[in-house]
This record gives sequence, structure tokens and C-alpha cells, in this order.
Amino acid sequence: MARHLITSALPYINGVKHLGNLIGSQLPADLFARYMRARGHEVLFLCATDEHGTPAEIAAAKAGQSVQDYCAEMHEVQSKLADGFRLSFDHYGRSSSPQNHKLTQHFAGVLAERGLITEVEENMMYSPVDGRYLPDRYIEGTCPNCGYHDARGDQCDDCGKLLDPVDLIDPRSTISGSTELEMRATKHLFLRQSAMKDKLDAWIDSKSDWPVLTTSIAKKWLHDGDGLQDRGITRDLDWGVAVQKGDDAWPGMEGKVFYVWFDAPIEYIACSQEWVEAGKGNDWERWWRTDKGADDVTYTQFMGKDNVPFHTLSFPSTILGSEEPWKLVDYIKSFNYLNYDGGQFSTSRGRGVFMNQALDILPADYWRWWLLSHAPESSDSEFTWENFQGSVNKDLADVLGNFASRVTKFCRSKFSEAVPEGGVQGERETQLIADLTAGLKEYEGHMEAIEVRKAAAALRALWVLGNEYLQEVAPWSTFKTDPEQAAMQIRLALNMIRLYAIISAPFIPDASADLLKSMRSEDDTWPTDIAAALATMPEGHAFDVPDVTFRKITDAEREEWQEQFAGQS
RNA sequence: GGCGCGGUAGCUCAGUUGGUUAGAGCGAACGACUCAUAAUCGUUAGGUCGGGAGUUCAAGUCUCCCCCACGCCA
Repeated sequence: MARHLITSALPYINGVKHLGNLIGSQLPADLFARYMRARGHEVLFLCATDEHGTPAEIAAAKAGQSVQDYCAEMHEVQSKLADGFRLSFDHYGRSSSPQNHKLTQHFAGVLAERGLITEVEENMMYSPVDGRYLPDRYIEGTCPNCGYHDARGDQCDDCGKLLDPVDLIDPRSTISGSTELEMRATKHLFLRQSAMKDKLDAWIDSKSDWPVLTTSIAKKWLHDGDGLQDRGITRDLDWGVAVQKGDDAWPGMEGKVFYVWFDAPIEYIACSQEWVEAGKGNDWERWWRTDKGADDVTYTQFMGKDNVPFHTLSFPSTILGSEEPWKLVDYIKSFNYLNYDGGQFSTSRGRGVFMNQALDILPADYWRWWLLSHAPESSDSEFTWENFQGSVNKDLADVLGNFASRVTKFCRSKFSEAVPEGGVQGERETQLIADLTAGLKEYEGHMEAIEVRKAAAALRALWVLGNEYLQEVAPWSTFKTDPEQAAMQIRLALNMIRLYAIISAPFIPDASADLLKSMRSEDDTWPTDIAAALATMPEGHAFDVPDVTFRKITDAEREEWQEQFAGQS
């Protein structure tokens, strides 16, 4: 038995996430966590909402709420949706937790002691009306280059020229619309990532088994141009972790907070403290401190490609730079983007399917199966309703669902609602067991390597073996001449339903649980000996004929949904 | 403009360190079967592996140039 620490990138707090966000980290992380648990390993699977920063403040203001109330409410919303998709986090934390505040301040203090933090004076645009400094993207004005009226502080959308907020003519705050803006000098802290460059470089180079997507992004940031740059880790905001050196004040940094990218990954650790605090566990250090038992932990992170630089460089800078015995990530699984029907998902235009909407129209398993079996691993991939309908109907309804249906209904009509007696296995059954054994081994190999699409394909191939077998031995024919032989065949097939329920659970947990319940089996032990697993339900064991496990998506529904989620252009 | 990931059968994708007739699933066609959610199983369908040049006894698989899509950055 091994110990696996698994984290998913933290979804940002402002609003419901879409299916692309879901398949980009949380869902594959859940697949891996469920598989590892099923194999008997000890797993700690953590995720949290990323709550600090300007976008949260603005979203709260728009909603007419305090940022604290807004975040608390949105955390509840996201947490319920996570439950809806059966994401099996051991704890779903919050980056705004007291634990994270304290730990973030701790790391900042230690990094400062190690000489890895510098203070830099900058000029920034201040808005007295808003009572705050404005980041570039919250300033608009007339482009000095082309005269475009709604140029942003960092770039003009019209002529494409890069701008500095000071250059804008008649700059205004996009928050209040105020034009009374002024430049003020303000001090900020920078993390000296450049000092960590060689260490990080060597570390990345040692990870030859990581996905190319992960290492190529990391190397690009390390070597491009002047190499890895220092990063500002503070902001002039109210909402966030107050800048302190551990428990002590940081002279000159009063009223400032740490920038989100600095505190968000630290929440991975703080989340485990929240997990203990919530009474779900009793020792977080044995997962995170290599001097306190975490040296035998395998730590795997899941994330979308946009998060790779933070996880390969920034967060490791914090960990390595502290020179404290924190557990460093062992494997980073990153994903490309999921597009929606020929374009991108768009929150502002209501384009694409969002997590809440998805659950409104179909159960979680339907989405889990499609998303995981089409995970954007090697390149961006695309959601289309035709493809979704095809996969659900064929894979889930026809291949797996119908298998359970045909076997149980045949048994009920020819024998009874109990595992029938008699008959002896022959060569064909030996072959089936050999095929299932080989197929299961392949499936397990892909799951352990986190090859999500390949694992899905291997699982589906296992389902097909059942249909193949039935078609070939044709118990409906055998029954006419040799009922005992037919009984043996059906007994095997009934046990296969149970087998499928167990091995499919990481992908489709609800349907798996339903099938297991129909088989009236409590034992969901992962099969290591197929022959033995297929004898688990003995002769005479009663079962129930399951309801339709997966229904089909009709053409009418597909067209309706296609229309409904197209968004405004 | 720079960089990154891609461009393989109608569709979605596999293709280890270069090596015999380039694979899978879906869709399509045909056949078998009739237990089942009009489900299943089998067979077939022949894509100059984006284009060009090169290295090699041998390239989808390495090098160079170009084209296309997407993304990131400046």
C-alpha cells in the first residue's frame, strides 16, 4: 500500500465553472484519486476555492455584497456542484482560511530571511474615488496611438499597441468610471525567482517522465529571453493575506496584501490543516513534512496548461527557497483546453455548458464519461453535441447498460431473479477469463500512468468482451437444449456485471453503485484474480433487474441543447 | 513578430528509442443473431500520415524551409 497526495488546481471563486475547467483538473484528479483508493492505497485528495484578488472584490461589489459574504456564498455553490459531479475531495477548502493566512505569512517570512525577497518602489495609478490602486486591466482611456476610446491600460484592442496606463488620454477607472486618477509611488515585494533558476532548472530536468506539455512550458519560462524573472508578490488591496513576516509586522508594507498566485498554491498545504480542523483527519504533517513521515508520499498535481508556470516554477520557488522540509510535487499532469462547438467557452456570452447547467439536464456520470474519455491530453479537444450524444448512447447505453439489461432480464425470464445453478465452464470461459485478465491489466497500466483517454478506451474494451462472449455462446439457444450450460453462462455474465461495476467506478461512480446494488453485492474489492472475482456471487444469490442504467439522448434533445447553449454572438 | 502544442481514414484520436502490407472507436455498407435500452456480434470499407527538400539501407517517427489551426507572450 502506498500513500498518494493528490491536488487539483484551485478554481477561482467568481462564478460557476464550465466543463472545460472541470476536465482541466478537478475531474481527472478525481478519477485518479478514486482509482488509487479502489486499489487500496491511502489517499489524501484536496482542492479549494481560490478567493483572493481584484476580480473577487469586483464580482462582490457587482453582487452588492461584502467580499467575505460573496466568497462564502460562492464557495458553497462550487462545493455543491463538486458534490454533484461526485468529486471525492477529502476536503474542499478555501484559500481565505485562517490557516492559509498564517502559512502564507510564514513562507514570506522565511523567504525574506533567506534573502529571496526584495522591496521595489513602483509608480501605480491610484483612484481616490474607488479608494484603491488600479491594476492595468481596470483602467481604460483613449489610445494615444490610434485614438480608440476604449483602450485598456495594458493594450489597445483596436490597434494592438502595448500601452502603459500613464500614456492613456483621459484615463478612467472601469470600476467607478472616475477620471480623477493620479500616479502614486508604492512599495512592493518581489520574489527572487531568478536566484532559484538553476535549482529549478535541474529539478525540471530530472523529471523526464513528465508530460511534454508540462516540461515544455516550464523550460520556456526558464530560458526565454533573460530567463526566469522575479515576480511581484504583493498588491495594494484590502482583500487578501496581510503582508507580514511570519507573525511580525512588515515595516513599510502596511495595508498591503500578498498577490493571489503567491498564497493560492500554499492553500494546498493549508487545506490539509483545514481538513484536520474539520475533524476529517488527524495528522496533516505526515502528508507534507518530509521530516514527519511524508517522505514516502507520492504527490501528484492536476491542472490546466495555464497553471503550469505557477506549479513548476513559482510554487517550487517558495518550497525550495524556504529550505524547510516540505513535500515537493512528484508528478504534474497538465491538460490542454476543451473548446465548445468550434470556439471557446465564454462566460460573458453564455456560450457552452456550465457545471450547474450540465447537471440540470443529465446525471453526472454521462458528463464524466464523455469528458474523461475525450480529455484534452495531447492537444486542445472539442465538445460537440453530436459527439457527446454518440458516445453516451453507444458506450454507456448500448455497450454497458444494455449488457446489464440483457443478462438480468434473460435470467429472470428463463430462470429466476437469482444466480442460476448447474453447468461446467469450458474452454470458451477460460479464454474469456484470460481476455478479461489481460484487458484489466492494460486498464490498470493506463490508470497508473494517468493516461486518461487510453484508460477509458481500455475500460470500454472490457465491456465489449462481455457482449462478445454472450453473442458467441448464445445462452438463449443453449437454453433450449442444455439449460444447465445456459445457467453457467448466465452465472458468469451476472458476475461480470458486478465486475464491471467495480472497475468502472472511478469513471462512473453512481451507475457503478447502482449496478452493484442491483447485484445485491456489498463487496467492491478490486479484482486481482478474475476467475475468483467471477465466482463471487454464488449459485442462488438473489439480484434485482436494474432500471435503465443509462438512457439515450434523443436527436430532439441534442438539437434543443445545441440551441440553448449556443450563447449570444 | 517570438515561442509553444498540434495538423494521420468522413468524425474523434493511437502510433515506443526511425524498420516488414500505417492502427482503434464512432459513422457507413453488408451479413449473423433475436436474450436485451430497434440493443449485440462479425466482415468490409483502402488515408501518397499538411506541403516541399534533405539525412539514411530504411521516416508518419530525425534535420531544414513553407502553409494552416489553436494558444501564450512581447
